[in-house]
Amino acid sequence: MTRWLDDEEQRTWRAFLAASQLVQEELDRQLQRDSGMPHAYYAMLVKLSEAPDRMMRMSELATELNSSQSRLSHAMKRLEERGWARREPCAADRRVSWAILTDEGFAALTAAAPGHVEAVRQALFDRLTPTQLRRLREICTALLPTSNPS
Amino acid sequence: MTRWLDDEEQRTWRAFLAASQLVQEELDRQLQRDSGMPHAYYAMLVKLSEAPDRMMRMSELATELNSSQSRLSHAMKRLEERGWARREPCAADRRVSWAILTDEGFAALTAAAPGHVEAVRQALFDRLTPTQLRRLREICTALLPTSNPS
DNA sequence: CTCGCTTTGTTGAGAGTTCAAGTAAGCTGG
DNA sequence: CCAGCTTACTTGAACTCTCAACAAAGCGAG
Repeated sequence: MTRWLDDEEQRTWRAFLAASQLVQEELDRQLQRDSGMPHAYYAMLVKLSEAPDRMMRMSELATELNSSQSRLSHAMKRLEERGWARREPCAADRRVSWAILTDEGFAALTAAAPGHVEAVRQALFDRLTPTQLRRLREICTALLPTSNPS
Repeated sequence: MTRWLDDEEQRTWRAFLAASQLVQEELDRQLQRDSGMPHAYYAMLVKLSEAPDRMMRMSELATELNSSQSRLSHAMKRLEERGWARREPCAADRRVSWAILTDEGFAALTAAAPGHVEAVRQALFDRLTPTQLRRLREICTALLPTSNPS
C-alpha cells in the first residue's frame, strides 16, 4: 500500500533535508552570534521595515511570515522588551493589534543586515552556479502552496 | 562594501527559505500528530535501525544526524523514557556510550514510517517533475560541506 | 610517567516553538 | 437584536534546542 521511496528518492530526500537544515542553522547561528537575535526575529524586522509606515497587523505579519499567531505573539513580546517594536490597538477593528517597528528596531536591523547577507551568500549563492540558482528558484516556487492550487 | 542581494536573488532566497521551512514544518507536524514524535527523533530511530545490531556510538550518531552532542543527549534521554532506546557503556573506550534501538523503538518506527513517507511524497515528490528532482538533488549536494571542500 | 590537550558525553539554564485553551470583538441569519 | 460562529490575538504549560560549563577518559610530548 505504502509508496516507499526507492534508493534514488531516498538520496534526494536526505540531501534536501540536510542542505536546508544546514543553511538554516548557519544563518540562525550567525544572527544569534553577531546580532543576538534568532532568524525568526530578523524576518519580523525585515517585513515590518518594508511595510508602509513600518507597521502591520499582527495577523497579516503572521501570514506573510508563515508563522503561527501564537509564535508571533510571543516573539513580539520579546521585541517589545528590547524596544525594537511596539504594539498599538486598532481603532477601526478593536480585535486588531498593529505591530510597529521602532527606530531602535530599524537600527538593529540595519546593524544586522550586512553580516546576515554575507552569511546568505556564503551558505547559498557562492556555492551555486547561476543556472543552479535559477533552477532552485523554480523548484522552490513549485513547492509553495500558492503556486500549487490543488 | 556589502554585497547586497539584487531583486532576483532576493526572490530566490525567500523562495528557498519559505519552501524549506514549509516542508520541514509539514513533516514535523505530521509526525507529531500521528506518531507523537518530532522529526529529529524519527531521524534517530531511522539511523539506529540501519546500523549493525541497531546500535551506534553517540558521537557517530550525532555526526550522521548533523546534530550537536548536547541535543542528541537530551533527545536520547527522552527516547529512553519512552522505552524506544537505551544506552550502554562501551568497555573498549569508557568515554563512549552505545545508543541502542529497542524492539519497542523499532516498532514505533515501523508504525510511523508509512504516514511519514506519504507526507514526504505530498510535500516534495508529488509536487516536482523527475527533472526537477534530479536538479534538486544536484543543488542540495552542492550545498553540503563534504561536496564543497574549500 | 605525567601534565596538558583532545575527545566523548552529560547537565542546567535560558530561550523559542507548539498546542490547547481562553478572551474579546466582529459578523450573520433568524 | 441576539445567539452562535468566526476572526484576532494572548496566555501558560510542555517540550525541544542552544550554549556554556562540567566531568571523565584517552592521548601524547617531554
